[in-house]
Amino acid sequence: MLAKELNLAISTVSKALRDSHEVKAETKTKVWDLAKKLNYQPNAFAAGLRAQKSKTIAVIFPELANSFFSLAIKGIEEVARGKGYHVLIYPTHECKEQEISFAYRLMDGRVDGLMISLSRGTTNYDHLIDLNQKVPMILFDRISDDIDILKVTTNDYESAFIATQHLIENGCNKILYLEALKFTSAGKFRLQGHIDALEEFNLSYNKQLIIDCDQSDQENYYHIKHGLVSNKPQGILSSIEKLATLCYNACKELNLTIPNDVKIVSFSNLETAHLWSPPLTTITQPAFEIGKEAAKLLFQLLDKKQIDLKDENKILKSAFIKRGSSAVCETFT
Amino acid sequence: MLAKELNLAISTVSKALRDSHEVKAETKTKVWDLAKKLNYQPNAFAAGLRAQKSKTIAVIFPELANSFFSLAIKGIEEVARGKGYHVLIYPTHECKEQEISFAYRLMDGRVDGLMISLSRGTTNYDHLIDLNQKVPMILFDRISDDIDILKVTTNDYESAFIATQHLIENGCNKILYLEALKFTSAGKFRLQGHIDALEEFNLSYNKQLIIDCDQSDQENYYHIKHGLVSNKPQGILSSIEKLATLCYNACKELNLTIPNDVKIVSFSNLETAHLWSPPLTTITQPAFEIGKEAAKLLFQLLDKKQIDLKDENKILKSAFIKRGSSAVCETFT
DNA sequence: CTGTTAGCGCATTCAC
DNA sequence: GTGAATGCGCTAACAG
Repeated sequence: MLAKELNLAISTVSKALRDSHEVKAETKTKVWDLAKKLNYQPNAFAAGLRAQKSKTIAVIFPELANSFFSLAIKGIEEVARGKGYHVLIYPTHECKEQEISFAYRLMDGRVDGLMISLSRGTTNYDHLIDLNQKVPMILFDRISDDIDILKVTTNDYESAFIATQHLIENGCNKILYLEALKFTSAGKFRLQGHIDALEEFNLSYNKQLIIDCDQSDQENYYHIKHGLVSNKPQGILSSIEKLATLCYNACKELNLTIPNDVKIVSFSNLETAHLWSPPLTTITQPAFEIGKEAAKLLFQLLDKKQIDLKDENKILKSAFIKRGSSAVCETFT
Repeated sequence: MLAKELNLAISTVSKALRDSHEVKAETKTKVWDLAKKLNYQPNAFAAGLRAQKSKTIAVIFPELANSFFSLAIKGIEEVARGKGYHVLIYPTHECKEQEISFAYRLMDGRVDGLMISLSRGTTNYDHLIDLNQKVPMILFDRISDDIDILKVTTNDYESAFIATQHLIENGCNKILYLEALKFTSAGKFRLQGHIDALEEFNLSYNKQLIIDCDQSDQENYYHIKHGLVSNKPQGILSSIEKLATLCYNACKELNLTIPNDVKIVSFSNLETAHLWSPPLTTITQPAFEIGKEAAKLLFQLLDKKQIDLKDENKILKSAFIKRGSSAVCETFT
């Protein structure tokens, strides 16, 4: 408050700044003018301490240099900013210890709420349970069914199912599945959706057609090429875009034309799919929307303070499939 | 502090937690045990208010869903975390008003320092000058020479010069330049480096060979294709990776083989270049390193408090060129 | 070794 | 309308 001492009492200035009705208009303008001149902003820590709230949320997530999480955080930030909140970031780099460390650090009253996307190694959730007792939180994307906290995620199962169906209906009897992110909920759901779709349409499920691509680019490329040569699939379902790129190159090396010889469908976050020639058929994860929805849910929690929407919005799902820029089918909810 | 009242005085607990030498070991362990049991963390706002520091830095930058800034922020976060600092993010979406709004909001003592990458429209720097009087800051990547604040950026001029030289030395007498980010310092330096290299090697500078690609993908594609057809260049220098992708597709449509008919060199942040076939020759901007260096510089400022390294580290530059995964030439400083 | 006190800057309560 | 007093939770100076 300081420099205001030039004339008035501390409390009067405080009231003036908050446009209280019990301050003369003349006094107010005088205060406002000086405040503007000095670029005065009430100290956030003092105000926060007083009000017992930080106007800040945090996001704990696996990886910054990742288009999915970048977009999700973009969505989170937009919602938060709309509410006048600040956003702290805590990338774990898929490291469980880092995640735990962040969780305990965030019990210091620095944030009013937080959003978490689990790191790769996280199998024990004590830190989240502890944290959740002190600050409301939402899980997004990298979730676990073993923990009773509100969640927002994509409908990976249904998306993979529909994508597989799409390939089958376009004449693919043999489909190569490029598996990635085995350790995540999304990775598991995608594979399961694919497998169930195969069964639904009476196609034999063959383990050889599932290529494990959680290796280096070189190894993945080798395995994909091998899979193409030895199985001669008519269709390919890639669980992440990067593998589709590798597969695309492998097809070219093998002189397989797309989509005549082989059709490719891929999960995708990057918006480069339409740059391909021919364009890739994609299942776009609405990362931005997930961030937004998850953040909205968090603010519902913050507003209603513990009101039991525990049973309401448990899981919010979405995804859609498109080829280049024209939609093949949409399942956005 | 609260629950500790079960036995001791508030200040004794405070001292015990900070492992003060003037507290009995027995008392300490008693305090520590309870603290652990209750997952106690000293309130950050109270401590911050007391100490007059926030242990927090902020980053104001144009775009989150952008591989360059994602990587830069990753670098910033790593350095900050190493120092025990928290990181707030403020994406402006290239909106000048947003940038100004953030700047004034951050005068509330919430942060000890900050890093800024200018938004597209920013031409007036009053908000930064005002802000810089209250909190130390560093400019990175999207800088301006019109403001006297420490800066960290890439050596775009030299990189474009070397890339052009590289093409010329590989037999390209006619080079198409795909221009983007005209409104940024980087965009201007890249073009100038290219032009100066042409002159240095006595190649005629022809405006027709500079394609303005700050449009939509469709328009850019059209202009690039037109440029290829009408000029028949042997080399292409793309100022961003996305344009290189478009150009690549255009070449294929025109049945131009790479690199036989035409050689492509591109600035790049994405690590997808090596996925191409044939691999793209790239000038990789070390986004991660820029973030790290800029953050280190900020912490120097914070530590030394205003010590006049104003004249020291003014600009830190770096970049290197490689083809696929093998380096063509490195100029990392 | 432990406890008492004061003050960081703000917003609220109550007195003038 | 305005001002003085209080406390948010913490730490550091000082007293016991």
